[in-house]
Amino acid sequence: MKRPAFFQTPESRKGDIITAALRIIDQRGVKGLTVSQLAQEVGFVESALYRHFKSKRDLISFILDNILQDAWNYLAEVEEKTEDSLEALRQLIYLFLNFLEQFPGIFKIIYSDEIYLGDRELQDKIDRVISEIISFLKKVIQKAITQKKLKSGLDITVAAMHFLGLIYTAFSYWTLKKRRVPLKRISSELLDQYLEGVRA
Amino acid sequence: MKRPAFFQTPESRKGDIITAALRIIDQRGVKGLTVSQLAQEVGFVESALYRHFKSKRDLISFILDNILQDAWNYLAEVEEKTEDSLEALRQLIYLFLNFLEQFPGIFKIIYSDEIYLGDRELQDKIDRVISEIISFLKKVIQKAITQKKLKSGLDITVAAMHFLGLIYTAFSYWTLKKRRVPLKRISSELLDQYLEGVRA
DNA sequence: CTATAATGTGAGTGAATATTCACTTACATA
DNA sequence: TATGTAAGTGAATATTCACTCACATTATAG
Repeated sequence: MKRPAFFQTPESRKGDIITAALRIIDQRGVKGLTVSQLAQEVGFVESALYRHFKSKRDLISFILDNILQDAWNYLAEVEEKTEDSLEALRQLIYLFLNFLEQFPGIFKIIYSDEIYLGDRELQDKIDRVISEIISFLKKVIQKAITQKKLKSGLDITVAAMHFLGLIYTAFSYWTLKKRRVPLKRISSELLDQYLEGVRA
Repeated sequence: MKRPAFFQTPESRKGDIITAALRIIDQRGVKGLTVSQLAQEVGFVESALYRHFKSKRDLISFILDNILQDAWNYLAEVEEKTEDSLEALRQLIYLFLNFLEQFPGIFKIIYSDEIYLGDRELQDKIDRVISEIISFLKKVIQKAITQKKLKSGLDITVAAMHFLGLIYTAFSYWTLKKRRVPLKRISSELLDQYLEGVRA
């Protein structure tokens, strides 16, 4: 898997800070990401953060922007490479879960009520990430129906939401099991159950 | 649907406060539940809260305790009344969603990282609610397998998680659609897809 | 009617938090 | 050598937040 865009220049200070921020969010939640904690994790003093980001909000916003960018690249890649649309769905779930396994903090940002309800602009960004993903999923599912791999009567929107829900479910289960079970195993079983339900 | 236990004495001040708290959490998230906001919503001054609850943490804890109690009652009721285990699953999803439609704040508490990661004891309570529900689901699914209504080779734990995930998925979709679509319609379609995948 | 308990008020405290600011240091480049 | 720049420092500031306390009001039971 390619590194997310903001990790492609790992020597940059911004990259360091974001890595630290995501680690903190992963471990202590969005609420745990305080400027003080962040400074401690990065290894500088609180005020130094503002050399790199205008505000804490700006930091989150920056991360979200890059996710959107990356998400798009990843998805395009899968679409391009995979002929079989059923296989594409399998690829997609692995792609998402690999990503989340590496950067669980991103997942927490997206699903965080604290961010979502706290800031209209960030809320819009998150909405855009989600709807980008959903409309992509719908496209894949539509294609699978056309190829007669999935049921013809399927409600495409619900099927897409259901699929996205699997990712959340796998992540929850993974968390519940203290991350001791490999995500791939969980998701594989889930996906089988899902596909059985929607297959033609 | 019966009222949750803590609403059965709606004349009590505690009931008023909890109603207000849940409304705030629903609208502004767990982060939005500040003592100041709560006081404003209830219609008294901040310090008055402490006549009724030892602390804000105590308020949350009280709510969780009552959910646990109620969850148990509801689940027992479904188990008792419903013979057909497949029908029980359908009843369960409606039960959960009705509950969430009425008290979305409760859902947000349970899924809130802020609470979950912030307080060990509350975390334990939430864990208990979740595992209570999951073990109940596993029991129902096991029974359905015995009755040969569900696949014999099914991974019961994954099937239970998947089912619980449907509730989250329905709730997310409902939120995404600004609550303009009835939850029941969404969940019905989801459940069909789910059942197709696990049915014998 | 009065004593008591329940409930509410207003003022205030301390801790946490994000942010600003003036100043420094290391290094690169003209 | 002079100057610009990226990064960091330490102190200060404003705000928010949960919580306390002494005092006031209201309701109710004897």
